[in-house]
Amino acid sequence: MKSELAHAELIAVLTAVTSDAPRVMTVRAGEALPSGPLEVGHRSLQSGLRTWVHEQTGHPVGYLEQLYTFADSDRAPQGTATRTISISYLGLVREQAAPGAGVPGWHGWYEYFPWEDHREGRPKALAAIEEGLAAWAGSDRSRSEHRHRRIAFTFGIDKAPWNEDLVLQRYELLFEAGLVVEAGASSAPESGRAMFADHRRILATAIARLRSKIKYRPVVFELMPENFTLLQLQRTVEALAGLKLHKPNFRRLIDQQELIEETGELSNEAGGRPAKLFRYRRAILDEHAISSSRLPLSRN
Amino acid sequence: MKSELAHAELIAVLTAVTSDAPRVMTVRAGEALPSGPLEVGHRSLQSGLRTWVHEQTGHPVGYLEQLYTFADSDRAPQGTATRTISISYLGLVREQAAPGAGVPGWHGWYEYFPWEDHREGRPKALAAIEEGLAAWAGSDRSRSEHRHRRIAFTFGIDKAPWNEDLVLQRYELLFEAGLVVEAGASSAPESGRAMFADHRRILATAIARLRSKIKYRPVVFELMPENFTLLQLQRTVEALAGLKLHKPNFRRLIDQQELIEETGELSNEAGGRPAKLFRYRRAILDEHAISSSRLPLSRN
DNA sequence: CGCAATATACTCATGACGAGTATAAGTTGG
DNA sequence: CCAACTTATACTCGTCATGAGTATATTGCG
Repeated sequence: MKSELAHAELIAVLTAVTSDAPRVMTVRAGEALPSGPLEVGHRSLQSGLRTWVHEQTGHPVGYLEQLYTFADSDRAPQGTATRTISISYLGLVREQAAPGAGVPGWHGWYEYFPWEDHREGRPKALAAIEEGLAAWAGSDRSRSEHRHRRIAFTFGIDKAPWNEDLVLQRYELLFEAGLVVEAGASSAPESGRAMFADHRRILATAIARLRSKIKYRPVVFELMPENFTLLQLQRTVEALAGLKLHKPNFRRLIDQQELIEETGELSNEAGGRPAKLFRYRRAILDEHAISSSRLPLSRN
Repeated sequence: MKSELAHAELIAVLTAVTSDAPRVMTVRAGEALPSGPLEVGHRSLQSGLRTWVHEQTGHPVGYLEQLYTFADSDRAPQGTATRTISISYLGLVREQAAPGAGVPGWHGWYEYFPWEDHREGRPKALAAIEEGLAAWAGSDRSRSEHRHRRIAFTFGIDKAPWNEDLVLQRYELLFEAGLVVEAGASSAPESGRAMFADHRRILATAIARLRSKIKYRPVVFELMPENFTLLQLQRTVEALAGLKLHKPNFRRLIDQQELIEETGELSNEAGGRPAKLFRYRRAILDEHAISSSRLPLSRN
């Protein structure tokens, strides 16, 4: 088994939610995701990354999941013949790091993806984006129709609904159309903040994964404080999904799952009727997934 | 950015379905998954793997998806200090390779996981397995209760329903309990065929991923011939899921999706009323996913 | 006191899904 | 050539999850 030798590095997308804004940990003044070499000492990738993050941020990682491994040869550093393999991870942390020596910084997701936040309705950035996409679709007559349909589906235009999960598809479409700085576009407010190399693409992967995951696994609680109100929980989910939710139905859903329990205490941080405080029932099996079958089973 | 140098290899889980049996491509007489070093020439991992598989099997890969990257230091080959990074992929091919020089062989999934096929009811292998698991759970008094609940949930015992997606969790539980050969158990018919290193674990990951994927993405069609009947399609899905489906409801589901169209021809391979032949509508966007929201949206 | 703000508890309609039944159109064997 | 069997196809029905809307508690504050 003679295989090529390659550099191996880990890239982490660490996310926290503070005051209803989802944030990601960055370095280089928000230009890059934190990354580091794969070190010899660590038994597994997971455990290595865990200790590393804990050292860097001062906070433990509640949930850690592998995202994707990139090894395209054009990702090799300039001048090197050796290939670089980048293994990216998604991690959820409960709080932001105290703004220490200024090394790591936290930035809001939607600085990088202004078109992804639909909590206050369809973002204005989308008007300019749709224009740019339409121009791109029209520029190639033979593929024009297919492109238009793809755009409509991906961005929820015409009768297509907005699908919050398609974060990566949207970014890749914008990339293909040359509408983001990483693909050669000149900087524009609606195209969001650019990042080093393909880091913004990795961030898009992470957001997509998380948005889809919160629907069938109770990972949100890794972002919540010990005790929280139902509205706080809802606001956190809304921040991640970039959507407003229906309050009564959200409560009903949470009820049914039986994932949380009352602490007995009340919170009156917000100036209204005090809300009951809840806590996550850690006793619940983490496997607790509502396997929404989607297959027409027959029970024998 | 000085990172450790590592060996990089690709491991492929190639799956085809022939005569209602899902199979995986193997080497070494069914003992290992095909793998190879990451080569310099290839631009990306995907494209490299695609050409490699095409050369090896004579069939193009219809669908290719990255599974997981392992880099645990105990995976390094004996005597080497260098770490090995294994990147595993799931690939779907339409037909089996012609049994050529005998190099690659195809083996049924359920040789390796006899407890996963529930098409003919609960497999008998599960009786012995449940016994073994119960003994393991009882052997540690302090964790006994938690283990019992985990076993019941994972294997669908007591009131818990069988969840076909938990393939990996089941294998890992059996591994933890020391009930598979890879974990030191002596060979037993109910524990399935063992594989080299952690290849059976990778296969479990692949099966789990595919079982979950067929529910929300039209990947089954990558395994079907050009034209097929609805029953053939159903049998293929059943083979993958390891479950029997309800025929009328299956047809209704397929109808609604509008993923296929009639060819106009009929098939009378089976000795009954001839069935209409269908084909997959490739025109349909691959993104065509029924985003089953699971979040209590509010439409503004 | 009355109003604003938040929390909490309902009701209602629709539609997806599990389950079962009925009818059509061929093949096979006495 | 008819009867039995096999497979295909078309319905119906009840239940429950989900989207949507409305009504009723509790608090703080001017």
